[in-house]
Amino acid sequence: MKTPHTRIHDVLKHGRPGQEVTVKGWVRSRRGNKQVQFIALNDGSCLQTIQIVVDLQTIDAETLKAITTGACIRADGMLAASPAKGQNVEIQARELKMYGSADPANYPLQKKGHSLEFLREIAHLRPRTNTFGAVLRVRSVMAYAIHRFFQQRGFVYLHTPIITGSDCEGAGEMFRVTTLDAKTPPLNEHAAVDFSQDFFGRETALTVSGQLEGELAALALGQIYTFGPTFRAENSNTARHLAEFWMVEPEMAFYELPDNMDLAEEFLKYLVQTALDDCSVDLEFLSAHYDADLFERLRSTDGVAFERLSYGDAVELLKKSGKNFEFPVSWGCDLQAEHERYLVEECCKRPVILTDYPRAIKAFYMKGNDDGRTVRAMDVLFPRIGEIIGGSERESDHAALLQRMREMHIPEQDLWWYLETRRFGSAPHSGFGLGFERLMLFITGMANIRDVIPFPRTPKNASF
RNA sequence: UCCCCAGUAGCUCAGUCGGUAGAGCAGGUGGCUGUUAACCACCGGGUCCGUGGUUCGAGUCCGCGCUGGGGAGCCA
Repeated sequence: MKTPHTRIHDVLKHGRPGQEVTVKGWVRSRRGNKQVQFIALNDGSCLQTIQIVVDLQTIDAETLKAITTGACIRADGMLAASPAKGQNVEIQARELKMYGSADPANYPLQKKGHSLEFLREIAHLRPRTNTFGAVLRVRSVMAYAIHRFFQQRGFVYLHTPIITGSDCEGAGEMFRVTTLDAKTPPLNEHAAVDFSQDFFGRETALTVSGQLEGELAALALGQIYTFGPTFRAENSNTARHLAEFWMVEPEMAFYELPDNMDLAEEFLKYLVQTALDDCSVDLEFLSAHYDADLFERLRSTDGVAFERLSYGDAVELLKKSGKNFEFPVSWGCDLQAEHERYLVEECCKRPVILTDYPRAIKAFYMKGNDDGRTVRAMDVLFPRIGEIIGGSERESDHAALLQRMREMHIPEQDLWWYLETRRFGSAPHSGFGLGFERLMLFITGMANIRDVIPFPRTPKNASF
């Protein structure tokens, strides 16, 4: 394919001394003296910069003066073997062209490192840093790997709605979607907002999960997956929560809980292996700067079978641990972060899949076990980040599902369409949800979820 | 939402006992014949988050607010 320039990645990988090249990118640094200067240029195609050697007898000093950190330039020249350490090849500049200067007195990014907190405040410029270049490239590779994994296995990519009318997906607070006047909305006879006059003629919100729609498609197409934005209006202020995040939700007809677990484990291992295979340069940078144990942790998920434990067995292990937990453990309680961390990091020392949770602490759609008190749920727990996947076998029996909805006060009339799939040709089926940014935390070793998404949305912050 | 911590130069931070602020880097100028977050010298740079209070005097102590961070809850 003909391109207007050569990506620096390709120059560094395939370039040969003597070749004429044109590169375009952003200046990371310039240094040197009155005879010769060196420009480090990055174009985002890879972590590395290419060195452009500027002979002051070829390029005038005025042109060079404006080429400061952050400026965008084009460089034409001949590729040459580099006599110095640090790079194999460099470009002997014949001509430099300025696309956009960057006033060095005001450009926020310096040659030195910046704190991640500061970079969040300049999210419009942080993709130009080594860290975010690396993270965003890895993110792209991971997104593609997700599609590849499912496509290779015959899963159908399903687009579930972003705007939803069901307020009972049961996964948290929702963002309302409305075109009604915020100050004086129309009221009904009960002095409540009259949503029949709203755009959709009913109250609507941004989706918190595509699962219920995913189930509909799985019961027609067999195996499907979704991969799209998901919204939670929870006032969660942690390094693991976003108000807008991307979720992967496969849903499979004829999969029972063990099949579901097998798929989740294979899926995660595939993604980790892809990262190790295809992102090694970026991951090495991230490991060197943020997480020295990154590769050890990535490889620790690879060779070993995930530990599979029932909730009941996990509770027993926690009781016998001798640990003095802040929250004491007993059968029926929801496991706390400290409990999950103990199981994964100290007890099993590998990823753990917990199954068969008490039905009282899980969602209405999960299939009940014969014991009457647990459901066929599964949570995949990873070191350092906790729950990375949550899933279950779904209740496929109409009567059982309806009973459960009534017990949990789920308005059945709103989910008539969901119930109908159990009336007509129901089938055993299962699925799970993977938080894409949680995966990214694990893959990149970054500590804060706001640093693995380009434009984080969190309480009190929707800038950029 | 709860608990804890922080907010001082463009960035990262120091600032003792309450006495009107300092370093490194960045920036500017000059120097240097191949640098590797180049180096060396000199120079400029402050609404000490906001607000109210205590005090002769507040960056420093107290109240309230805002913002950020860590932990917890909710969850993916």
